[in-house]
This record gives sequence, structure tokens and C-alpha cells, in this order.
Amino acid sequence: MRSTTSFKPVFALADVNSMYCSCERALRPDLRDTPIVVLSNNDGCVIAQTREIEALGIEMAQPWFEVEEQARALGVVAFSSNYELYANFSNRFAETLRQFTPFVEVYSIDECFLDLTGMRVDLEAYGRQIKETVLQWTTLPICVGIGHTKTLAKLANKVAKKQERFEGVCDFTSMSETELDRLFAGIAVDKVWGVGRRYAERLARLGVENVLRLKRASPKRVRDEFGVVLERTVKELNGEVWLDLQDGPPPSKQVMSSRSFGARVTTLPALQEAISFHAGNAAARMRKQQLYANAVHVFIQNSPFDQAPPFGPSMTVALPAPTDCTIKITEVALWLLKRMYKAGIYYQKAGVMLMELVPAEGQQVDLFGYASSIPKSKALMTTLDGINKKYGRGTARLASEGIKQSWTMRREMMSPNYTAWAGMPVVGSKLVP
DNA sequence: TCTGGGGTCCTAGGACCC
DNA sequence: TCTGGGGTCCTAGGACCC
Repeated sequence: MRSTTSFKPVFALADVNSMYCSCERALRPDLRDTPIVVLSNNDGCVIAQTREIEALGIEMAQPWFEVEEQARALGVVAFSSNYELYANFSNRFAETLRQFTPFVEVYSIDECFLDLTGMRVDLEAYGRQIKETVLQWTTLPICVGIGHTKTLAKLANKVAKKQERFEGVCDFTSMSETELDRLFAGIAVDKVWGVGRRYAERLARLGVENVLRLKRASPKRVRDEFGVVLERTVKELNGEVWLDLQDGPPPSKQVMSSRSFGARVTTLPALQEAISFHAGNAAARMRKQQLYANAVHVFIQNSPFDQAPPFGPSMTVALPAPTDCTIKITEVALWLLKRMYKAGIYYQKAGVMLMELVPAEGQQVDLFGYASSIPKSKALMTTLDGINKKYGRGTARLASEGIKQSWTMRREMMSPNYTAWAGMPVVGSKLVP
């Protein structure tokens, strides 16, 4: 963090418009004017859509099967989600932003905060320059919001997206208090970062329906009614900095791998494959962060949408010593599964969560030998991760994950050639088509 | 037939201890 | 046996985020 003692803090939020759809369009420039949706795993729900789609009455998180027919009739093109592709574009996006300030926080796959405190520039013009550069270098369209706190920058970004007169860049810091208040009076309170549907309903009952009302609410009263988180939000709306730019993501406290099945699963062997897969997947992601797990949690469940009564057992077990070894974690997970499994259930989802994670540094070898094979295991895991990094995820894995994997998800509309694209040469962060 | 997959933080309440 | 307060730890649940 830079020192902010002599300047009023300034944050910007750069956010890619319809990230997943924009990535798909990058591969298919011919779809520039075609409405696109991207579907969740299993092609279940709509999780991203281009602007035109809202006008068609298709909503976010709507099950695809409910709207597919109508959408196709309207010429909508659908894609299965392709996270490797999106992660690749996300990295290019963040790298481009680093040209403008070293103080960049990657907040999510399609959003970065920038600290612009103390910059002697016309902030709005700078925002436009950022927007244009990202478009040129990555083909991704973005909006930029600028404010004295992260919460305000978020809100400014929303305004930049929604109100066309701003043309994609909205700078609250250059607006007068009166101007801002007039703007805030016209924005629904649930557009504020940290105010979801529930809070919005409760706030509405107290007569707080727009952002201006929330900004003017008494922090103490908000704290008593809603807790410290929303109190902080109110203060941030008033320009008080409570959230700072984060250096890097804090280490995870838990790592979860879970997924719905492509079709219902009933047999133990199929569940064993799925749990093995999730154990291996979670362990690999945990190793990437150089963490060890102290506990393993496994769950299986049927579908809330099926007629059957809900069945969703879950169990957690503490490990005798922290480990990052896929083999040990898988063993434990399979043991838990065996204890929970009941025949005659149509399982819809299963998952593994690794918990109580601790840094890999300084792990003690326990007295009873559980961890005594650590050097061997470490070499094996390093090899495993190396192969999978080089040749793609899942190239090397435990046999218990199965070969056919009949339980895996559907991705019937995946964009082709994504690996070739991911390997595209980069010159000075610039994308070379 | 088909209904996402990750995470975090806070709070309240119970168990237990002194 | 009854009474009370303070502290910690754990868990479940609810809210939020993308």
C-alpha cells in the first residue's frame, strides 16, 4: 500500500462487461452483434449474458431448459462455461491494468481495484485511457468507476455500466456533493456492494429504498439493526475508508471441490470415482497455495428438485497430522463416503472440502509415523502436479478416479480450440491474433 | 431429461470452565 | 445444593460476494 497521508484516497474499479460472453466473442468476432449466453456447469443455468439478452426477458441464474427454446428462436448463441479460457483473459486484463499503476488488486475473475491516490491526472480522462487500452490489448470491453472508497468506486462502476451518458467511465470524485446526492436518490439500495436482497427488503421496511437514504442513515442504528458489516458500508458511502486495497488474496481457510452430476448417480463405485476426483482436485488446488489440511469433509446429496425426501449426509474427520498428499486425502474421503453411502438414493451432487488449512512451512513430523512418508509423498505430488501443469489437468491422477467417469458434467456447447488459444503468443502484454 | 460452484464474515447459542 | 458472572471454544445458520 502506498502512503495516503497527504492525499484523499482514490480508488478505481475496472470491471469487464459480461466477462464470459466477451471472452467467447474474442474467439468468435463474427458474434459481435449476436446475443450470447454462457451456461453454468452441466449447462444448467444462465450465468452470463450480453446486454441484449435482458431485453429478451431472460434472467441471470435462470435454468437454461426453461428458456432454451425461446432463446434459440431469437437467435441467441449459448456456450458451456470454459474457465480455462476466462482465466487466461483475466490474467491479460490484470496485466494491462498494471501499466497504469502498480497498485492493482485482483478482486475477482473480471474485476480489479486500482489505487490512484495522489495521481496528478484528470481522473476521468485516465479512466477512459484505461478502458481504451484494455479494449485494444485484450479485446475486452470494460467500465471504470472512480471514488474515494472502494464501495463508492463499485457504485460508480455500476453507474458507468447502466447510464449511457457516462460512456463507460464514471468519476464520483469530480462531482459535487449535490450532484452525487441527486444521483444516489435515483439508485435502488440493493445496487450497493454489501446490500443483497434480504437486507434490501429489511431496509425498505425502514423506509430506506435508495442509496441516498442509506448514505444518510445513522451508522449506529444500522449497526444495531444489521451488524458491523453494513455499518461499514454506510461509512464508506460517506467517503470514510474502511476497506483498503489488498496486496494479494489471503490464504484460503478451506478449499472445496464439488459438482452436480451430469445425470443422477446411484451406485457406490460411481460415487467413489466422483469423490476421488474431488479429493484429488481439492488437494491439487490446496498444494498450489502451499497449504496443508487438518480435516477432510465429504458430502453427498440427492436433488432438492426430485420428489424423494431430502437426503444429504456429510461427515468431517480430523487428520492425525496435516497433509497435502492426494493419496492420503483420497483414502480418508473414500472411507467417509463408505460410512455415509445408502443404496436406493438418486444422488445429484457430491463434494470434498479440505479444512483447517495451515501453511506448508514448518510442518512437524508426528511421532506415530502418519507423516513419516512425507519426503516420498512430496516428490510424488510434485511429479503429479508437474505432469498436470504441462499436459493439462487430469493427465495424471489416481486410478480410483475412474476412466469412463460416467458421472461427469455435461458441457455440450464448449467453445472449440481453447487450448490453442490459451497458448497464444503474447508480446508486451499485447494479444497477437 | 435439464435447476452452478466456489468462497468469506458475523452472530447467536450451547457447552464447558473457573 | 444453590446462586452468579465472565470467559473461551465450537457449531449452525444467515447474510453477503463473484
